[in-house]
Amino acid sequence: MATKKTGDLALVKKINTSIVLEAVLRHAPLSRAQISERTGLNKATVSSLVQDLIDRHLVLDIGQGESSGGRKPFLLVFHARAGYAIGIDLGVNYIRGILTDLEGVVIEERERPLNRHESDIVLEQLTACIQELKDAMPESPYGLVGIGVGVPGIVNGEGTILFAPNLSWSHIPLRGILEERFGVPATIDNEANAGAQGEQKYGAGRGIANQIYVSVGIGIGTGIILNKELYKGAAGFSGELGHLSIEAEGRPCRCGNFGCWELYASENALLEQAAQLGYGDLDALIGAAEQGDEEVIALFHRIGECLGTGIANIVNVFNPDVVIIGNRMRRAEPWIRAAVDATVGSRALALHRERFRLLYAELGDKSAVRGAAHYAISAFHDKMKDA
Amino acid sequence: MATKKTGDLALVKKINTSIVLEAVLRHAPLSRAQISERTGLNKATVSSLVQDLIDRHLVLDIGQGESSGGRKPFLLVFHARAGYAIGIDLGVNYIRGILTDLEGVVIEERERPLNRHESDIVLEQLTACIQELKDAMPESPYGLVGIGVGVPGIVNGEGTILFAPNLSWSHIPLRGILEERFGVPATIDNEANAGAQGEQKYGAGRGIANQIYVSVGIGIGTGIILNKELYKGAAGFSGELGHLSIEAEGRPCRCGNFGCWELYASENALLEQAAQLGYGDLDALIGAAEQGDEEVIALFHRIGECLGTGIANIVNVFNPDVVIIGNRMRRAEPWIRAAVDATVGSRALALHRERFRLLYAELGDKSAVRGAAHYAISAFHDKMKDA
DNA sequence: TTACTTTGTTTAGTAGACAAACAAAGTTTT
DNA sequence: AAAACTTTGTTTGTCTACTAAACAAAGTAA
Repeated sequence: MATKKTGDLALVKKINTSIVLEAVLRHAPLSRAQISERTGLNKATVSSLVQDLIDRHLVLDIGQGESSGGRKPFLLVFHARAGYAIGIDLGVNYIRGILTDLEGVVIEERERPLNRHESDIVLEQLTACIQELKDAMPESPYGLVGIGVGVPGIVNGEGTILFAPNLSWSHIPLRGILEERFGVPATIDNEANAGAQGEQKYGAGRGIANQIYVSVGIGIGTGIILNKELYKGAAGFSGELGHLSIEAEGRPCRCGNFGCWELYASENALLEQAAQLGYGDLDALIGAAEQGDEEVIALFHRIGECLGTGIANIVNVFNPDVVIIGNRMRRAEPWIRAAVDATVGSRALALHRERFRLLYAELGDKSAVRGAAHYAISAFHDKMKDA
Repeated sequence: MATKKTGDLALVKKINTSIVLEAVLRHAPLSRAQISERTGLNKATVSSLVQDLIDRHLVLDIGQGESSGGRKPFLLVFHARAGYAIGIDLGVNYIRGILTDLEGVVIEERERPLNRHESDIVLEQLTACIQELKDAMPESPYGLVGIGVGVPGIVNGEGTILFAPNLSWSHIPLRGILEERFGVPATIDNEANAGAQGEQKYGAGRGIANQIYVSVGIGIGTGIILNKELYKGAAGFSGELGHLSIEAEGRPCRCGNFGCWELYASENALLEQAAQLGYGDLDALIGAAEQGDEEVIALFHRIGECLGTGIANIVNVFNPDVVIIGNRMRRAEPWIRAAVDATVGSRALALHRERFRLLYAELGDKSAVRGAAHYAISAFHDKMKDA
């Protein structure tokens, strides 16, 4: 049976503790008096809850601030260094890892190339990377609080990678492996969902309720954030907007459908067409565009139109506040922007366009890895709320 | 500033009162002891809360039940007749209205044709219909608790109809008009959203978390229910899946885009093609199909394929538990079902298809009107929670 | 020096949930 | 029919977290 949570005094305390911690997280540094005023909680209540939080190392008294005509306040901040999180972006040809504090600030960073895809070899590299970051971690009350991993594939609710076509993996229970190896909670999710989280918390989507992150790389993946929360469908994996068909009678896709968006607007689609012009990778194409190569510029324009066609569909379906273009294709922003904007402008419903903005990932190639770290931080916060 | 709700004892009482009421609503008739066991709340707590609910006429003691070896229990039920709600389905050529009790059970029903679309004439008909239903209402402690209306157009958060193309209306502040006229809260929403609510609460979608209702009539409207709640986008109006493009280079749509789904799969699309066969309305087509007219059967098949193409996109985007086909096209179920199923089966991602089911509206032509009534009931419950 | 401010703690009171005891009203056993 | 047991729902006393108000501490302003 689902946990029937009945209301009692413990619940009240949890709620109010959360409110206090939230206030400190958002508006630090704050005095107890300011927290009381801001939250509406009584000063006595705030004092008591703050003491608990200090005892739990979640809040830090950083000493007295300036007086404004009376007793000096004791300033409180969130104790970001009470513990550390590790975030991993497992790419098709690289592993990127970061160590962050509990506010998501990057403390250490590692990156290593990935040449082979055998799962045991990759897992060895992965654990080595995590171990390195863990070894670099300073002393702290909570130590390592968790690990988050973004992977190029479909993950189920148990943290098992069901299918990762570009690694030729299927059914790898990564969460269990990492939790056993490191003894801390691990969260595994798709790279696009991780990127969406990263941009939502630390990047272009901060404070925005409805955000769709479009990860344009080899294929197209998407992370859907509605009402500030990641949306996952009935079975736990949604966000396959790359396989939204934009051409019912179009090219057949390996997924079984026809005319899937990613066949027209991904980096792969770009490179297929670029091959005919003699270019082999995105960097070369961007270089050529910068040199004024008209054919390449026209190619970017066409890809931009296809991207825009799919984004217009997204806008009509979700009526989001923003769509954020991330992953490798984000680097082509100067060469696709105009075409994308024009296509969205002409194809999306006028009523939906009013508030809508199209953004490009602010965290560059770190959207996913920072989002991955955030999973661990978020899980830690959830755990703290229940204890 | 947003209402900072801090936790205190009043909040605890509200939460527990809700839990008790919810238990009664879902599993009536129940004794106090059963409620205590089921919710985990103490027997004393339940007794006290139940007494409050009885005093507020929300729960009714229907006398003693059978003993199972001890004192006879007093059975409690939700007092469905403590008040009444009115639901209205404002169609393009009809007005349908129902009076329901607080469980949504239909008590009275009215329907009248609508021949003219001038807003003042329609409003007169509308208020007359409501007044008639109100006059038919029995005595009760709360009387009329609210009015819900489903309309064929786009509605903003203030209950103003921004645009109703098939009525040639724009900017009609219907909520204000009805609230002033009848002195009770009114809720106005799009017909597809109302239909989605109706099927979710009383029809094919009961108990299902992620449900997309596709209203196939003159155009295609959609109501999106995610995690049991109606999803509305950033600006408050999403669900324009009728304008999801399934053919990027397809026919131009009045919305500005090309190849919109509703151009291929709506009743209008069907009738356009049926005109060439000499049929003028859906009933005639269904009749012909029943007589075995091969051309008509083939036409239904083609429309079914187009419906399926769009539904496959919906499945790939939202990974819902169910899609429910409603409104007039539902009546063609026997003639389109096979084609829709086959198309969805071949075009939707295998992983998403596993749990997915395609259903047809269980409430027939009353999905929207019953959903509309539910808006009023739901608003009443929300109000009761805060008092 | 005096008056005023601001911060944060202490004190006393309140409300709601809970466990345990109990009363009421049954059924089952002997 | 009496005794024993069961089940329901209320009463009683305890506990905890919040609140208001008083207060102590530590500052500024005049």
